Amino acid sequence: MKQITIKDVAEAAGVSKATASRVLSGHPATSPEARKAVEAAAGRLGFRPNAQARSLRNTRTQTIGLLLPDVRNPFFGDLAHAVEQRARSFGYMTLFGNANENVEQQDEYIDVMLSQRVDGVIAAPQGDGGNLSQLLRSGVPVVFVDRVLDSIKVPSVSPDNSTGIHDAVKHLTARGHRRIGYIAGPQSTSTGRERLRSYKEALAATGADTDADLIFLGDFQAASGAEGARTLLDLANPPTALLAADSLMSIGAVGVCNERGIAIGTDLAFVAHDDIDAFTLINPPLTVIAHDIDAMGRLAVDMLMSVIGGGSPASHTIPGRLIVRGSTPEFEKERQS
Amino acid sequence: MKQITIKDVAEAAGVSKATASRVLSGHPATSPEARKAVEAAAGRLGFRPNAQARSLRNTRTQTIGLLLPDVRNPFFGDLAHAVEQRARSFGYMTLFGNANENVEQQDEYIDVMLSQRVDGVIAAPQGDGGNLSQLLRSGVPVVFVDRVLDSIKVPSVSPDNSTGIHDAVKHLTARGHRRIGYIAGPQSTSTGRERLRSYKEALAATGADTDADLIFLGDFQAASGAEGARTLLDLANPPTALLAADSLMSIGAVGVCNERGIAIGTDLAFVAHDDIDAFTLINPPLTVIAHDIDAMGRLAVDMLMSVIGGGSPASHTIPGRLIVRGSTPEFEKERQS
DNA sequence: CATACTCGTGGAATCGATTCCATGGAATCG
DNA sequence: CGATTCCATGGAATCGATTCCACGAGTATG
Repeated sequence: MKQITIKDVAEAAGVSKATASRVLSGHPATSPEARKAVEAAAGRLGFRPNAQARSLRNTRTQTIGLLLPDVRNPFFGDLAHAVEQRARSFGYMTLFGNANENVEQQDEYIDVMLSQRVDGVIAAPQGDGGNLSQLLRSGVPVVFVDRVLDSIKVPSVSPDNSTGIHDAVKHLTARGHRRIGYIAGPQSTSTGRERLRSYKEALAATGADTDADLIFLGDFQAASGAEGARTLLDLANPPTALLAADSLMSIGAVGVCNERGIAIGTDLAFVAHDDIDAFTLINPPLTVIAHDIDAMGRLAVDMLMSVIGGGSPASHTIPGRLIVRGSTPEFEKERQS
Repeated sequence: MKQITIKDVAEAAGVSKATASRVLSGHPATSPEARKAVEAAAGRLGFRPNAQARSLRNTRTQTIGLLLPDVRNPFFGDLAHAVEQRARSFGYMTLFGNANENVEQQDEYIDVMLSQRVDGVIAAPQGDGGNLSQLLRSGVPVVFVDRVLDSIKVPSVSPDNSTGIHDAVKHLTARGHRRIGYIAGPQSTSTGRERLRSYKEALAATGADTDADLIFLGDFQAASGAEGARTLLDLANPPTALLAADSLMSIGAVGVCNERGIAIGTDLAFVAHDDIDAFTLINPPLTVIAHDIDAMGRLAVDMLMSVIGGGSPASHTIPGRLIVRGSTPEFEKERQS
């Protein structure tokens, strides 16, 4: 099937390509008659401008790239939705790249995005080598979201990884817990590092137990959350409370508790990360450390638009908030029962 | 920052644009020296071919469009992931469009995808008017997934909406339930219609109660699942079992049960749709009607590739399977307790 | 009435990569 | 050794939309 080009429209309207183009792109120097004829012809023929040809001439593609570790992670799913909707409101399409927590796939997608000449990239970066450095050197506007690379100065939107965890530990110690197990994220990510640091600081501040045994290093995937829960619950002197550094690991850990018949909220206190729908369905619903994902996505897009416009916006932090629900009971109560 | 073009590479390598292009696209008629020089120059300069220019000349863009109702729905999130990974294995990028269960946004995305000259589209369609008909008339290869439009003959991958529901109803009646409430999907979608029909057939076949009251018409969103649960549980003669037609409505309904202190698996039997991680975390885990989402995504891509290659693959149905878990107890047991 | 201006318009150049076609040198054949 | 084939190569055309430039018609100003 032959595609309709602007030349076809011009001929049908009895004008030149130049005039047709001017009418269709809203250039002011056009006569009412020409405008009418061209618009009629374009509508009748069902003309759709070829975006390739257009963005070859202009340098703009009206497309941004979004590079995420995994869309199936509810956190990134929500983030993707927020970014996409916001970008749309600016007239930009979003090209998703799913790195699958895998540096090679990330490299591939960076490659494609650069080839597609996206106008900007929003990324939750993994590692700091490979094509990532090429992306940064290429001059394409970049904003980091969720994660940051210390070595690289790029505007970013990141969660506050301190307040929520401090509040959670304070909350747990206030309820009598002294042995708080922590399922940490990978130390190769800023989020993983900062959250672990905050956990350690909070333990020190509250005087809770600081055994190295209470820390399990996971990788932000469900399976490692499960492994972490098993390891920590199998300790000779197991924790009475668990804290997990992201939603997927929380899911894995909760699964293990169910498997073993450990009643969360009765036998064990549990604090998860991210305010995911599913966590409110669990009985009792989980106490979580939440961040406003929608705001993160919107802000990331706004900042990217600013960078594209030549600005250099300051980095932002999205506050973390502890939402107390039924999964974090008093420790005393447990003993008495 | 100036972009590197093939002309720069050619000059650096001391050959013409034509030769440089031949080397880079693997054309056989190139000398070893030219190949070496061009590859070295391209690597040194960090050359990335401009995809716009390339696909302006060829007609191929190596991009497919994926049009979904909502990425935040875990079902479509998983489907998006499956499609994207499979497309990647064929060397295609995936351009996501999130219609937000909204015909206007769908129209907008169809517009953009046609402008971007995607090589094909995989869609879970809404309505049958607007740009959807233009998309079909445009000659761009299209495959439908999850939903089908009766009026339009397009290869499709759809879930088997019969077996799972029949099995579920049989399972529930075998366990003594006679009043089975159904939270239906929108009747504007094939999936919604077929599942409701199967439910009715299954009731008739098993001799369970067929009050019209037992059916609530929802819209596949969480809020309507909640409303459905409230409506059905408030009946003078409420159902002892609930069946919901998709995962989001299931989430809404489970939320209402928790709110009201109705213990699923004890006070009420519940069957959800889709085998979502979160459903296994609920205590007891939910009995579900599951489809192999990964297979659906893969098959949709394979079929699209076939259509792009000039074939006309037959439509496929992905079997539905009842997975019995703790949420569907014996009715007798309930009474006795 | 002549000059200066505005305004709509069409022709032609442009963006970057690919590819057809012509060319010249090397290799192969009779 | 001359003729033919083969092959690497460069020049030029091409894809479709935009935009610079020049032109002619119409209007305003001195």
